[in-house]
Amino acid sequence: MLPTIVFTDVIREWSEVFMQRSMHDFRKFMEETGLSFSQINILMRLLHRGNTGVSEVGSQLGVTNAAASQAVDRLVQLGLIERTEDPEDRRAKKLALTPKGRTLIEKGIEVRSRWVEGITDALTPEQQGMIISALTLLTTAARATRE
Amino acid sequence: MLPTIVFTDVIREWSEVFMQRSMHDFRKFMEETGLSFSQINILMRLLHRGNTGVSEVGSQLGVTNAAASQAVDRLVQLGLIERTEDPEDRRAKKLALTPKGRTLIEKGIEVRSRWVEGITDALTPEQQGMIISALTLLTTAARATRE
DNA sequence: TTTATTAGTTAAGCGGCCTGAACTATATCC
DNA sequence: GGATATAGTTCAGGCCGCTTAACTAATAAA
Repeated sequence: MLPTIVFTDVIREWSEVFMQRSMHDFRKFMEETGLSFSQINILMRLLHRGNTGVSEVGSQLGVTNAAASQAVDRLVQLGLIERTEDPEDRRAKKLALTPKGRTLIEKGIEVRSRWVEGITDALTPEQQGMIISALTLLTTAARATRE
Repeated sequence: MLPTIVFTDVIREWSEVFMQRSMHDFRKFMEETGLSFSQINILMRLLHRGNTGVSEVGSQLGVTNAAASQAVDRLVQLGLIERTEDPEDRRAKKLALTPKGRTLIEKGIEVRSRWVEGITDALTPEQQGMIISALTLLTTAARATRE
């Protein structure tokens, strides 16, 4: 049994460092792309799961349908997402990333990735291997719990 | 030598999952606290390093001094940060978290921490130990590169 | 088939955050 | 000591994203 105190502390320290960096990078990404928090949120959401509707996006973001519709519309006009009629329910729309949108949001993720790669550069192969194993575990476990 | 492809892939997958979660939690935190992106940014910054000035905060956020001053003022009025005159340069102000502010931002970090703890619950002690070692390495390495 | 519900859009208005400019006060340089 | 620079504040104005409300169109229910 691991000492719970240490476990919690390590995770908290790591969260702090990671969150600080995340916010900094996120702001930079917003500046570079000219996109709002919500717009980036929508792109991330669609990267994970496409073919969602406008209302679904809205509730995901915690805003009204109207706001979601407007945000979506802006992204469509920018050519970042595609909005097509759902053939099975012609009231509904299916949203999906365009190649351009996918490239953009993946570039944002890559900034984060390269940061991690950068800070692991100086480590030994054994340490790097351990980090890979740990991150793989975490990713798998996270995927299992998120729905 | 590790296969670079795998290394990059693992980190990218992990980044994607965690960024998605981060954004979701962040939005919730904004709603709950009623604070803006910039305001939370300032609190995080002050958690990491107190006694910074208003301009420093502004450049950290990529906004003008005027905007930084306004954001700081709101946080002061909310009782989340403290703004005192720098005795060595009476033009400057020293900013620091109040206990209330510290508690608030630490609660935000704790959400992230508990999430990680939650997803590692089902793992074996060996796996948990490996994750702890890996996160410790990452935290240390990250601290070494940021200044 | 008439009624009610659901998905999405549009328009008007509001509030928040940001900027530029003008200002105060302190510090530094010659 | 006088000119210049620096730290911060205040104000007016603009932009952007959100909300409410009214609307269209399509589906489900009666």
